[in-house]
Amino acid sequence: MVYRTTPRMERRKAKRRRRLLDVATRLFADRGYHKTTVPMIVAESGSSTGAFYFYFANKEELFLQLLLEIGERVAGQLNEAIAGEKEPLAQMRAAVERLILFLAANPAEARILILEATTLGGGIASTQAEILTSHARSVEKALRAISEDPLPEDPAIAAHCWVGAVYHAVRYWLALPASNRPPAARVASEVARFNLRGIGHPPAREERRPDQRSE
Amino acid sequence: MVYRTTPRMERRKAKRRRRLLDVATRLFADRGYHKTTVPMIVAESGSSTGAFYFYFANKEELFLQLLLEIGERVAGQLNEAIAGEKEPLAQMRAAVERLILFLAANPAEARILILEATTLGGGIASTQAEILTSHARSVEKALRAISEDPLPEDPAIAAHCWVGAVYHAVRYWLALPASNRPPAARVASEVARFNLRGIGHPPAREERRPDQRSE
Amino acid sequence: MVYRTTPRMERRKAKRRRRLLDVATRLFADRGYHKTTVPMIVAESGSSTGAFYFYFANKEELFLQLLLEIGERVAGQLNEAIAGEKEPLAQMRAAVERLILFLAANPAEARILILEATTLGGGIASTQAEILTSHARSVEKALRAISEDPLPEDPAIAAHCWVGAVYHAVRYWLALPASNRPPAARVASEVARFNLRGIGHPPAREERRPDQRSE
Amino acid sequence: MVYRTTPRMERRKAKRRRRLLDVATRLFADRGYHKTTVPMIVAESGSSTGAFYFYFANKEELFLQLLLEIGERVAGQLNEAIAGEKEPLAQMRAAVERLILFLAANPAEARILILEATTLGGGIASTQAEILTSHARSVEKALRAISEDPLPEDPAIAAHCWVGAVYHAVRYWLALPASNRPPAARVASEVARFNLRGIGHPPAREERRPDQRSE
DNA sequence: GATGAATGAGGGTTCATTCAT
DNA sequence: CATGAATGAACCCTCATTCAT
Repeated sequence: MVYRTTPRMERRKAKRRRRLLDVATRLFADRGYHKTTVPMIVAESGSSTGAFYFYFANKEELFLQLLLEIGERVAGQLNEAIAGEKEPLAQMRAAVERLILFLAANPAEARILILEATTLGGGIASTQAEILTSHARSVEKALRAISEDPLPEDPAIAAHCWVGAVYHAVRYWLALPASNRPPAARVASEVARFNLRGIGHPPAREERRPDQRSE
Repeated sequence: MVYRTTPRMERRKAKRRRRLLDVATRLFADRGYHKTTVPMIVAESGSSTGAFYFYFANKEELFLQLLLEIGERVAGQLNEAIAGEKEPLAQMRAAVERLILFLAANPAEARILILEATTLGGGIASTQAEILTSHARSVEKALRAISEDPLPEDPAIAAHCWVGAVYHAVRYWLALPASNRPPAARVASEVARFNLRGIGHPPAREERRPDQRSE
Repeated sequence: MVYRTTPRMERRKAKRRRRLLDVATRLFADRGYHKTTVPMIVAESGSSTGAFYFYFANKEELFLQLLLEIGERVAGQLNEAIAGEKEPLAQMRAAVERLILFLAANPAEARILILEATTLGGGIASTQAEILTSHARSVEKALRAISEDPLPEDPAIAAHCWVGAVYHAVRYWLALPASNRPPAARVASEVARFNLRGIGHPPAREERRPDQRSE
Repeated sequence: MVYRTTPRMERRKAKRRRRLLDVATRLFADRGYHKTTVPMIVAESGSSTGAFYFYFANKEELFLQLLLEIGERVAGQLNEAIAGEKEPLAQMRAAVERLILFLAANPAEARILILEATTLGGGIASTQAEILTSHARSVEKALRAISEDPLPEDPAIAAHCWVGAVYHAVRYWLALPASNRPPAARVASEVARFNLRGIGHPPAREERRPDQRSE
């Protein structure tokens, strides 16, 4: 008798599937969703058309898997960052910085999340929206928690500004030729500064005093 | 016989071209670039394939025209808004608000500029980038002009945050069901507040009164 | 100015369409629906994939067109045959004979109607059923009109026997090697004899008298 | 150790094979040959692709097995029916009725024999033809035996009419919604009546009484 | 014997683009 | 200038079949 599925087989399957996902990530990021063909992914993976459709229902579904995976990794980063701080403000700053560092370290994933997912059907764009919106919701929640100022009439808007600032800054950074990009850490702290100020919390001590503000 | 080209013919040509552009705008915004086919545009325009390729080199080129046009209209709005104010800060605020009001009033154009252009090749994405970057450059310039704070090490980053906040807020607003969208004006002022604060210029307690603004 | 559609163009279109239909008829009859590919039809027609899908929504639709056309031609034959006779019995006989002669003269069409259409989806099998059933209904009507015997409890059954006899005889005839097929006319009269007797009307004079029947 | 093949193994093999055949029968009848995939059969049988190809050379071969089996069962029914009667005419009537009752009681098998087999290659259509032809030959033989009338010039034709009537009637019956089908027995006797008349043997006025039948 | 992952030829179909009319 | 019929490369996907485990 032979095992229904041996652990070894299981491992090989996982590996193949992963290879397809990884190759697809690179191709999607480099050439875009539409210019990446299934034959391409298959060829670069050293796999076959049949294998592709054994692992994924179709090209769109593969992309969706990718996106969900990225969403989870991002969420994981954010949770970790937040768990590392006690104060809400420090948490928000940490989250921004961690997110930017993560995206900068994983540019292909960043491109897929920020750019490619934007215009695709089949629940992809809405999954992207879900991910971004969930960030915005966290920001909004924090915003409500810490605000000393009178709250904006519509904190959701500020929250989306926050998210937009983060992702657009990353987009800008990714668009720069790799040779003269500023260090990701600087982008991270700059964006954090912009956003914290944006919600009324100038991050550094000396900036906190209103009388030192521009006048 | 007739002149090589009569003024009347000129006018009709222009009209046809315009109709194609307008129909395409709507279709691209509604269905996305890839799901909009040339036959569709042609059919809805009451035109013909031949006409299409007489006026535009190809589908991509049509989209590019659209995008450039939108870019110009947006720039026009910004210039007008800026021209209406004297003080740099007031100009920045005015620009943000005008831009948001314009995009909210022209959602199809907004979708094309913000979403559809993002993932297209053939110089489209780079044209989009150029439009957004030119906004960012204006912001950066203004930023350098007004800042009394120690400038951020990299003002370009703050500038891109600014732009990202604007466009992402609009994107959020567009994604809401039209029935329960907040008034565009509120979005405009909220984003302006966020951004001005982001660059270190929080409006004074009573935000509305110009005399209390940082100056 | 040029005509929207010139008569000449119209004729060329009709011709092309016809050529595709004709080639498809032959291929479907020879190789069956599933083993006939669109590229095959296109190649033999000296046409192109694009042209194929310009004229027909898809392969199935082409087949359906074919089937409907055959159905109409058959109906035309039947109507002609019936119109040529006054007495119901003579009409029935004429219809059977004409139908058989027609099918024998158009074996490809016969194969498509009798065989290929049987197992196809997309409304094809039901169209076939429609055609055969309409024959059966005519037979049933005639049956009710002429019957002197006590009518069968369920004349629809006899009617379908009639139709089955006709088509199965043709199928048998088509399956014979062309070299030793009996003349179609003989098949026609033999089937007519079988069917008329089947409904209680021995066709020949000497057979009509019951006392002369087999005993 | 174990015997090369124990009786128990034999039995399990037979059972598996049977299960594949049975599931395939149902699927072929319900969805048609082409829309039934090997994975489907395998999944519904709780078996595996490998097992499938252990028991059958390929999909076509499985179908052929099915068809041969059905052919044998039908032949068995016919033989039984004939054995139960002495007089040729009674035998012919009994055969028709038994056949119809059998097909009505086994609609999946009927569909496979009558419909699905019609358009398949690989010797399937010809096997179907053989089955039907063998019925026709029996009919023809009986026809020659009993006929007192001048024989038709081509008794094979009448024989095929006979067969066509039977199968087409069943096909008609199968196509009716199960809710308002006439009883199979009525179809059987109606078809028998039609066919016996068709070959010149009308049952006497009171059809049911055997002593009044032509003899 | 049994499994199911892997193969890949080949299918139908789409659509941007061309060009004879 | 205008038309729309015609092109064909290229796509995504299916599924019968094989074979390493």
